[in-house]
Amino acid sequence: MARPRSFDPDHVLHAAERQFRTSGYNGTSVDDISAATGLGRGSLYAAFDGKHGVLLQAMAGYFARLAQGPRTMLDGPDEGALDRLHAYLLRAVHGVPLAADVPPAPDRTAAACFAAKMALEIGASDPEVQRLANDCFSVVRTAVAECVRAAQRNGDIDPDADPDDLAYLLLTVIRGTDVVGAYGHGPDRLTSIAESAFALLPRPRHP
Amino acid sequence: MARPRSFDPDHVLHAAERQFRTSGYNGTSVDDISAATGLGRGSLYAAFDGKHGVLLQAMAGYFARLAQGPRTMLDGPDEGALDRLHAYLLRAVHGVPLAADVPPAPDRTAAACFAAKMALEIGASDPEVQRLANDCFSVVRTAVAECVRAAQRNGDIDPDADPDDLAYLLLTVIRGTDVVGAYGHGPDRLTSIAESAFALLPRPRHP
DNA sequence: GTCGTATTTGACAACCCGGTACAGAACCGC
DNA sequence: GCGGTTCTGTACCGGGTTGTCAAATACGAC
Repeated sequence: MARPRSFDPDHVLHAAERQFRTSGYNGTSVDDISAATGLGRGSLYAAFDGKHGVLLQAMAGYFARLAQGPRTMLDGPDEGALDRLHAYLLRAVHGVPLAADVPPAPDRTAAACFAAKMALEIGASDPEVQRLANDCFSVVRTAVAECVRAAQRNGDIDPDADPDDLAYLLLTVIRGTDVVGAYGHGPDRLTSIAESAFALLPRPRHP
Repeated sequence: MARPRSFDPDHVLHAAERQFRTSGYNGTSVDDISAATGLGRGSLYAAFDGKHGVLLQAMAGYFARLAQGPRTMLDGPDEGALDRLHAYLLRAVHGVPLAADVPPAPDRTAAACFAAKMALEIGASDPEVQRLANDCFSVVRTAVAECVRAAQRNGDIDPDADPDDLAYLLLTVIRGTDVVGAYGHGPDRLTSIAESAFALLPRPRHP
């Protein structure tokens, strides 16, 4: 028996995430978050324990959304695994959508991986952020490696290649496109890079 | 006939760069720069026009050092071009040295490309920084593409491959390792990624 | 309807930041 | 030695930032 909170935590965290992505962590003030979310300072502190708490919870929500992508796009039968991998790589360069019904990249500014941006900005001095970011990386990397194994079983990728190494490489390319995008290059260039990476995947030798 | 400045501008810019790399732009205060360089606020403002001016000049100095690497490591005869490319990629994941006699990466924190870090943090709202960062990218990318062409002439890389596309891809991998490094992965992992990328370069078909 | 509880709101104090102004010091040319 | 000019260090100012608090508010249980 008490007053219920009058806001949707997910909506608040999305708005905060957008703010962090566009202005960075240190470039975002509590007032900015307050304005972006409509919540007062007091409510923000009570519900999320301040700026840092908002960041951690926003990253946790991002992790959940991020992990959804590989699950729906990469899992499946061995047949077609290579095509699924191809489709996933092409989409991954455009970022992770804020919600299921929101297009992935409203502006390129906020297209870069949220976790990657935070890890580069403050990960070195914030182990918790670094760990969360690496979790984001690991969950996708594991899924990609599994998809590579599936493609290998289907005879579409050289069975001698190490699937984990390939997954590391492919994900490194994806993260690299975040940086290249920050340089000002357009989506077509990033897509081209992803295509090049895919094209170089080791095919099985035809005897 | 006047008092000469009592500091070495290069040394000051190096110290400022290190500070920016470890704390980010918005995470670094003028007092931090003052402490790191030993200069007073007044001198800093007179010589470099404040925090933003320090950043721009530090990035310009970084650009000069960055451009030196490819020139000394990639240029040369067609014979051995592939080996030079290999050596360059392996070194590039360890970062750009602050000075010629300083080892490249004292700590992994500051190993990520300075330009990439700044572009991701403030490039979206600071066109000048974005342009400078992209210049850093372009100068290396051009050199790598030229080295790829040399390797193609020497018969070490598939002549049908587009050297510019390959250069984009390789440099994207290098930038991606900055992010992966920020996740906490060690130099051995980053080296492994670079090796994987190199191993996947398209070799000429043996008829 | 009334009461208790949790949320909300707005304001507040302490602090930090960037940029400037000013006084003192150091150096070079003469 | 001496003057002029530039550099150096420090104090200062307006503005912005963070974290907290007390009063006002809204809702549900009884």
